[in-house]
Amino acid sequence: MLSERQEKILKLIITEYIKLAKPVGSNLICKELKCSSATVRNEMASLEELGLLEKTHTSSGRIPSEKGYRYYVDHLMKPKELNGEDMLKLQIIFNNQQLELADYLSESLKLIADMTSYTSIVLGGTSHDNKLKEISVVPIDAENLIIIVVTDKGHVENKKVYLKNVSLEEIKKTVNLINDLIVGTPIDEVSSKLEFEIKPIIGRYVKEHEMVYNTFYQVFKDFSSKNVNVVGKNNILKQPEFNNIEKIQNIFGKLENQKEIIDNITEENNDIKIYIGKENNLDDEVTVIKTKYHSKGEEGTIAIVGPKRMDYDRVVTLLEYIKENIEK
Amino acid sequence: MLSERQEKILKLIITEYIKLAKPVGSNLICKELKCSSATVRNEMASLEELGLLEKTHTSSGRIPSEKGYRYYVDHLMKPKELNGEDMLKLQIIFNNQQLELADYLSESLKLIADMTSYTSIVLGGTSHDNKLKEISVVPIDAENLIIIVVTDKGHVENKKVYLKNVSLEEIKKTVNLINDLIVGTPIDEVSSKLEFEIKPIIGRYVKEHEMVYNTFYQVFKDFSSKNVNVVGKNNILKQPEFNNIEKIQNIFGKLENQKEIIDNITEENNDIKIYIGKENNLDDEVTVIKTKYHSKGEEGTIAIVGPKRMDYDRVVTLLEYIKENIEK
DNA sequence: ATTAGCACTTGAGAAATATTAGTGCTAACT
DNA sequence: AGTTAGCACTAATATTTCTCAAGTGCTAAT
Repeated sequence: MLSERQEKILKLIITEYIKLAKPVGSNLICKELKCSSATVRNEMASLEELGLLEKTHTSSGRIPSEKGYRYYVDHLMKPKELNGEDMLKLQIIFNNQQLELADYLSESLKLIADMTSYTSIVLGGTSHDNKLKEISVVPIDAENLIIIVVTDKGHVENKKVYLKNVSLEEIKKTVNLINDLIVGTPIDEVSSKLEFEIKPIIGRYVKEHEMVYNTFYQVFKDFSSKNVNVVGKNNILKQPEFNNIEKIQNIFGKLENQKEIIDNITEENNDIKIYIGKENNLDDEVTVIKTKYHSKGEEGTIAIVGPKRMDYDRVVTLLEYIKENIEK
Repeated sequence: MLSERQEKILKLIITEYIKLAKPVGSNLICKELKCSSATVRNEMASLEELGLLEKTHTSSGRIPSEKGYRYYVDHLMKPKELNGEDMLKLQIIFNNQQLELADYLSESLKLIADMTSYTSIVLGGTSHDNKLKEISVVPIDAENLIIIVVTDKGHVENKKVYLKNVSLEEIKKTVNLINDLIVGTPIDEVSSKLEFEIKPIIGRYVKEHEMVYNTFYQVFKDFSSKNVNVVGKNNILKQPEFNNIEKIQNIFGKLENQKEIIDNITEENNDIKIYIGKENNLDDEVTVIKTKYHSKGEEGTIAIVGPKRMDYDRVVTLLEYIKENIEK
């Protein structure tokens, strides 16, 4: 167990390091506390022994270890009020009654990325929650048409396709077939249903049935819940810990890879969760703060990615505020 | 006018510099030509006087100036055959008969970005070429619905909207009204037509007409030809000229900004055009090679962005090949 | 016109040095 | 027993000096 003074020192070191990104020495601390630098040094040594602090070299000041940050977020961080300016800006977004969930999310997270200089991510619901609601077709000209797929969660995807020697009549027939037989099926089961229920009978109605079948099959195969929205990636370049090209390549590579993001960012917990360094699967250099949101049957994840030396209090408060407003 | 030997030297320096990104000295050149290094040095001095070469410091080898590159692409570069491997990979894409224009473009430019380690950009046609083809509505539940807008060029946009106290009946009425009166209108004139032709009469059919009108108005207002597709941005990090964070921030900032890209990349010329350094409005550090494409009424720009020290021959040949295949 | 030869310049890298911000430890102090 | 002053020590950082290699420009000879 840490003494009160130790906690004070740990907290000071972390907040100071978050501010300036430079190792913190005993002098700075002893000005805040009413005791000598030697005392502080002794305490620092024991905090280091506990694995909460680290040195960059033998005679440097201390920086927080991942365990130190963990202790901070678990025990030391006190829930802060949202700062007035942040609140005001967010209010403007949420006061707009016109917007849809997706807009609230993307707008507010864009704002957060700007305000904090971190990167924010919105993940939409996963496709297996979506059921086929309706499919429709808009002909463009004799040989081109657009197939539009809508799910019950309001996810829409469209694809322009090229079909030669197929009459509009036949396509409408196919669409009706699908709308009659497959609507209500979870999106990721549509492919198989298409194969077993449509393929065998489509020949009755359509001449070039193989081509038409393949086209529709392709449309659903491409369907994905690609609601991955990464905002403020470039903010990473502002963080002093990302001062070499290799690290930048590394994190940018990951943030560019949709699959990687979906796999590693999706959060199933409804609280605000904090994953520091190795605790997250994205990148040891960063902290990910995230939460699952629900809103009228839709759900997904919102996340903020920043350096481990992140302004934890502020980000948590911001995310809480957004989650709350989204879910109301 | 440059002598034959001067041209040879200039060309050697440029190709060598493109390969290795290091200043080229007279020794290397005189091994290729049958003359002494002193002679080469004299020639280099005059090429420098003409502004075609530069030194990084008094006793360094030479690097090409922007004027030097310009001379190279205007006079020295000879149209190359597409290298077998490149061709093969592209063939695989274009041989696939199933794909749509947008797919050919994005697939082939993704491939080019990979092969060259440059960044490629596809711009779709601008919205004023698109005319409204059809608008349709899919209800999700009692209060949510999706409005889908399709243009004659096959551009589709959708928006989920929230409408309280409005019956499906009334919405269908509105949609029919729009489909009857406004279809065929260029997208960027829809807003005003909506105001003058729909707004005055919508009250006859719809109770909450103001709200409904505003919703549809918003849908069209958000409609944009946001066909900006930037692939391989991270390749920039591989280029030795982008070895400091500031330069990276600069170019990444520009490539993230859709408006900036649309304004500075859109090309009206049907030939392959090359903009070296200050010649392009994007960034002095890069060269942009681009061309306008046409395909069945659709048009847009494809562009490759790389360091000024770019493999001009290869990129030009690749772009030519793609343009040709797209337009056939 | 070309070239050999040489003095000269610069950047890059290595080694030597000084400076500084911090430490840990000991012994004295309250 | 906890706190503190004092001091020797350490490692990073910055500064200087030195050496080396790559390449130039110029002059004089071919």
